[in-house]
Amino acid sequence: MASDMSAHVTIEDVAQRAAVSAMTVSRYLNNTGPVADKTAERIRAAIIELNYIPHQGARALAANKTNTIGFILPEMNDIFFFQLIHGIQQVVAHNEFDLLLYSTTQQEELNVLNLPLGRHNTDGLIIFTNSLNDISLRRLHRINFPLVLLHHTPPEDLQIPYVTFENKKGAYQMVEHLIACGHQHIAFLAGAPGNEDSYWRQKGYRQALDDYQIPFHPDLVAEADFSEERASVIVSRWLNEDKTIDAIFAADDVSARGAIWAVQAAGLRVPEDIAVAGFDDALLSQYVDPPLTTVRAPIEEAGRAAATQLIRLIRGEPADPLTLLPTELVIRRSCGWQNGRSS
Amino acid sequence: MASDMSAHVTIEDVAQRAAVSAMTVSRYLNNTGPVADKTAERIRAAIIELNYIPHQGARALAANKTNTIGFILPEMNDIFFFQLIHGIQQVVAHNEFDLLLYSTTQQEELNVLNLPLGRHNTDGLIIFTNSLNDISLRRLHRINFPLVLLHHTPPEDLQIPYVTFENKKGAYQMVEHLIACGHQHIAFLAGAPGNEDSYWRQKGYRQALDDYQIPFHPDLVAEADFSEERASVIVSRWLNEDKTIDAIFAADDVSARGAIWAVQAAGLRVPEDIAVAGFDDALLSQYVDPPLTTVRAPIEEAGRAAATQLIRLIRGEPADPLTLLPTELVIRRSCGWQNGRSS
DNA sequence: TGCTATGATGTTAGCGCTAACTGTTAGCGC
DNA sequence: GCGCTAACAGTTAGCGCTAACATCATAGCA
Repeated sequence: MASDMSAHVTIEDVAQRAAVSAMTVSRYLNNTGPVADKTAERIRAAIIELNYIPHQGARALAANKTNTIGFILPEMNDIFFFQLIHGIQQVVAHNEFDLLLYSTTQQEELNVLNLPLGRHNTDGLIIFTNSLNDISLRRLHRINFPLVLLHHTPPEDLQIPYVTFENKKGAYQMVEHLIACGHQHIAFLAGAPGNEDSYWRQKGYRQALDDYQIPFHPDLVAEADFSEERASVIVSRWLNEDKTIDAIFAADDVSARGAIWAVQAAGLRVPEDIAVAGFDDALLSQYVDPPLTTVRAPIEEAGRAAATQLIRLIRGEPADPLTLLPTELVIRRSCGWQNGRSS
Repeated sequence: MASDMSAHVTIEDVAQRAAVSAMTVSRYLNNTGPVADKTAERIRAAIIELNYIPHQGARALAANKTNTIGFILPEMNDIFFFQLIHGIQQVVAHNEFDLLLYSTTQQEELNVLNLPLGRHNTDGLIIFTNSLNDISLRRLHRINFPLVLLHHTPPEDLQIPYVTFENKKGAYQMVEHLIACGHQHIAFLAGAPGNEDSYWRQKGYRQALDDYQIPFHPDLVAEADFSEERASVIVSRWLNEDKTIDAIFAADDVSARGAIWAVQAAGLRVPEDIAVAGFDDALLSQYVDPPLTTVRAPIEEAGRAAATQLIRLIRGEPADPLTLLPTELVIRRSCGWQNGRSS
């Protein structure tokens, strides 16, 4: 259709121009053998003059590696994933890898059979939580394919590095803080049953109650499923039932927002009547009214960590079986903190 | 290190198992020639049994196409890009392409020479605004490489499809609305000089003023550069100078937020004393206080449109030179709208 | 009966690159 | 000088796949 000249500059063209063999150019490019300074200089010049870019496909074929890593995630419906991708991308680019994304647009369960990412086009995979089923995971692991899990503990018998937050500790600290604010009747809004993050956050909540000898009331725990709406429904119900509650700790910021709405809708004030705290420090959380006290989870850092571990794995270097990223208490207004006293 | 058997299932293995030649398998896979039903059935079975996945690199090499498209963007420092990627990903996956991301992590100017995306590993490129310089653009265009621009008008002499919003119309409607609210002294906070979005939004602003015969005051226009801080500095200055302003139209939501802060910091009320409106309907905008009246730009849709056009181009089908996506007025509280009257 | 059109398959070659090997030369100690 | 090593460069083969051509039935038709 149009002139495609200059399109296909190959290593052979570069070699001719630099008056060497293709192999020497390859050696220069991949730093895979000695090349004399003078020769290297000629090659460098030829590459620039011809505007040569190596063909990744051919490289992948010949060297049996792709210099690409894949990231499998569920539908990208939350900024969370964006921050994750951002982190991954930083490390990936820095190590001169490419990043291939795969998100399950539908509800379709991904398995290795229809998985478009694998040894054929990536050197390794970062897998988010439940985006890949167990069987597929095992199959990939069995063929020794580099894998890193994000927010997902691997099956006990598989040694797959994983990256997650200090959920339990973060939750513990938050509840500790709520107690320090003077709150005693602290409710907990959990995530979905299978969600690991929520599981550990709840553990932290329980532990803190125990350590401070505050009785645990099972009816002050409910599944809000990380949903604004479900959270507000639950909290409204609690308030209707006249439960004694002076603080609500939500397992994530979204449900915390739902809780705030429900409290305010009932004509009560946050934090004066009921304090609310969340988890994640989502982007919106500082803008809600009142600004949300929460636990900051270093999402971008998680992406970076996962990519770092994966690249180590790909290079045959040892990787950390578990990367536990520290969280940080972010005190804003919604918890009622005022110089050591609850308002 | 581990058993890599089952790792390298090739088309040849499938062919043997199905008792046909590799070529027939290839034909079956790519639908590139007739295959008898019985044979197809055997091949299908063999593929499943062996868990065969085609090697993209080899495909790319042999067929001279990669089934991958690239997206070049500046540093991913805004949710905006996330929404864009989300949209692109949808279309890409639906058409069985892969998506390769490249973001300039540093301030480095990207050009074709150090561009890691090109004919060697993508079939086409979506290029965001100024992430690639003119020379590189021309070079790629010259070799007839499929390109689509996002939020960037191509140089006049190049026929490159581009996708953008109805910026002028959206801005026009917003100013029209502010006028309907009863505002007459409407200031405008522009973006950076080179920014096309801002340019057209300002055009719309001017046009609306003209059409409604409201005098234009050049001193009510300033460059806030899509920055919260710059916007608030500018607005504070205006207020100090006792300018007559009853509404501020910001070229984006971020600077609108800066404007709100500045107005409130001066002890004035939004919208009672000064109305504020933005552009984009960023995710945060409904949560600011007061909720921001703005123009919604269909970002995800822009991603989808760009990907759609690019894939058409790759397939040799005709693409639309320009895709102009409609915007939508989002009326919230910050503009002071109350049943046709300003509050 | 012969001849073409068509459907279904196989064969050959090569995409661009690198692993693994094979030289060739220069430098070194003895 | 000899043998040895290390630095440097080239040759060969093949990664897994598909384009292009070749083959061979069988059906259709004059």
